[in-house]
Amino acid sequence: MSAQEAIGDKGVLDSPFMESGSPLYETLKRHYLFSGLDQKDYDSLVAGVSPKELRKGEVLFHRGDTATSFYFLDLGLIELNLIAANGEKKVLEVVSPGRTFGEAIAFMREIKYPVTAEALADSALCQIPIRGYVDLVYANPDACMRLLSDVCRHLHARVREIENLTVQNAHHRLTSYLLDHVVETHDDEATVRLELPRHVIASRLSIQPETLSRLLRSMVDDGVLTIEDRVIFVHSLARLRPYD
Amino acid sequence: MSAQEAIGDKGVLDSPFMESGSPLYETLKRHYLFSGLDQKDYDSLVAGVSPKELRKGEVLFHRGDTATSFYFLDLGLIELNLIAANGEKKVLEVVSPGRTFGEAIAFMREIKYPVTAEALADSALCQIPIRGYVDLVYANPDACMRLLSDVCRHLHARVREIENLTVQNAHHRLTSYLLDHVVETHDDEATVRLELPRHVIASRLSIQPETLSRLLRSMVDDGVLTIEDRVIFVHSLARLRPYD
DNA sequence: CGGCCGCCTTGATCTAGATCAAGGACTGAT
DNA sequence: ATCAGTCCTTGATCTAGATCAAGGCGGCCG
Repeated sequence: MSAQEAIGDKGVLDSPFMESGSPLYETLKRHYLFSGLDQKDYDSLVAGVSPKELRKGEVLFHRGDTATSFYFLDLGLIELNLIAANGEKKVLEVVSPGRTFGEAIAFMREIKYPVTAEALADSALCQIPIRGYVDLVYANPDACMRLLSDVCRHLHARVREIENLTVQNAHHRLTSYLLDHVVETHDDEATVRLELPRHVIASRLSIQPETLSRLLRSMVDDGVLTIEDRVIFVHSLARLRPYD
Repeated sequence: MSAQEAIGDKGVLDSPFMESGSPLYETLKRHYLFSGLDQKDYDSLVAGVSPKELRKGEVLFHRGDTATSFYFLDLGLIELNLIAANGEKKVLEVVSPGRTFGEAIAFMREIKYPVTAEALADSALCQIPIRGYVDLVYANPDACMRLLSDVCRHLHARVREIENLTVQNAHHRLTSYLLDHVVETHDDEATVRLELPRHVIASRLSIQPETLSRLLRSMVDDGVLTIEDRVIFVHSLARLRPYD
């Protein structure tokens, strides 16, 4: 409820948004997609940026919507997912604060979002017009290069995901996920923090919540780890990956 | 055997490769990754391009190899795949003549091929140095934009693939594949041409060859299609997708 | 306080697709 | 002609993971 209040009450046009020197102005300026721009270009871009606030559960855009903006997440949590005809949902990615999303559609002929974006928590975002950004990138080789590298990184991440889905099984995907979320490690032990609800993690891994629960259970039974709510203690990193 | 001869005998340094005005010179020039370059830039790039010939089964590069070039396929067929630790192989994509591949790694910090490239048939390629191309792109906004759009298209294709793998089943993936390979259509009927060996198609669809065979069989039994070697006659497009 | 709701777990059962095993058909080499 | 090799099909069986069904356990609200 506290986050909601912090976000909800500020009307969009109450006060100058992103005035020069404000924390958000500086944060965005340092983001790698913008750090290649000079002061003048950045300021002209910022002039077109508008704030956007979402309550938990709200949808920012649907797959197939015409895209005119991409987004920078300042606060909250955004889920990017695919929803099939039959209502099945697959979480592709969960975006955390400080990251942008949707920038990749800017350069496709088909200017439609390929995914749906939904708030997992109350969130605050900056809406950045694609048009303005594209124009700047066109005139700015540095920014162009950064963007290329950004998109290529995304591409590579997707290739890895496909690999995970096809040549690895659910157990393997889960251990990879755990290893990606280690917050602390001592020798062969580690602490993992699950920052998402179980059912979101399950979808991210393309398994059912029941299966996730069972897999974790079996690992506990094997003595490989201990679970305390959202914190997992791995007792043996070596034994975590028995099927390599 | 005939293709092999056509390719095999020409030594790499026998004659000037890609001289101005040759068919290959013109073909490459018209490729969208290069059509944005002016004559001078294109010529300087071509100077660094070298020919490469592969026999069926030969590997052009392995996943993880350091990348210094990308490729244009002039003749033949190249498979891009992932191979897991246990030897499992997943075909990500099959490249046909007139297309480039490997251009996307150019802009990643990690300059390593994320896939393995293997010749499915005797093939002739142009090897294009990344370095030179990147420099040109850096100086050429048009080329940069095209490249961005190219990479974004790849990215989008991968997202669709992930969707296929997670929210669709094998039957659905097969029908999508068939629909993607229709060569002719009359009303509710269509002709599909499978230009790849069954086991490659199976891997592309992330199923086993046995399953592919059985799925096709059951469709024939249902009277939805007739198979004659590599040509499939679909008798009812409407009935092809019963599970939508 | 009791009741409802969202989230997770656990058990029982089902099933799509994999795996194992055995040919058949074609191709090319000896 | 014969043998070997590759590719495909078919049948029998197995299994990872899904689905169905039934609680458990806070948290929140009247």
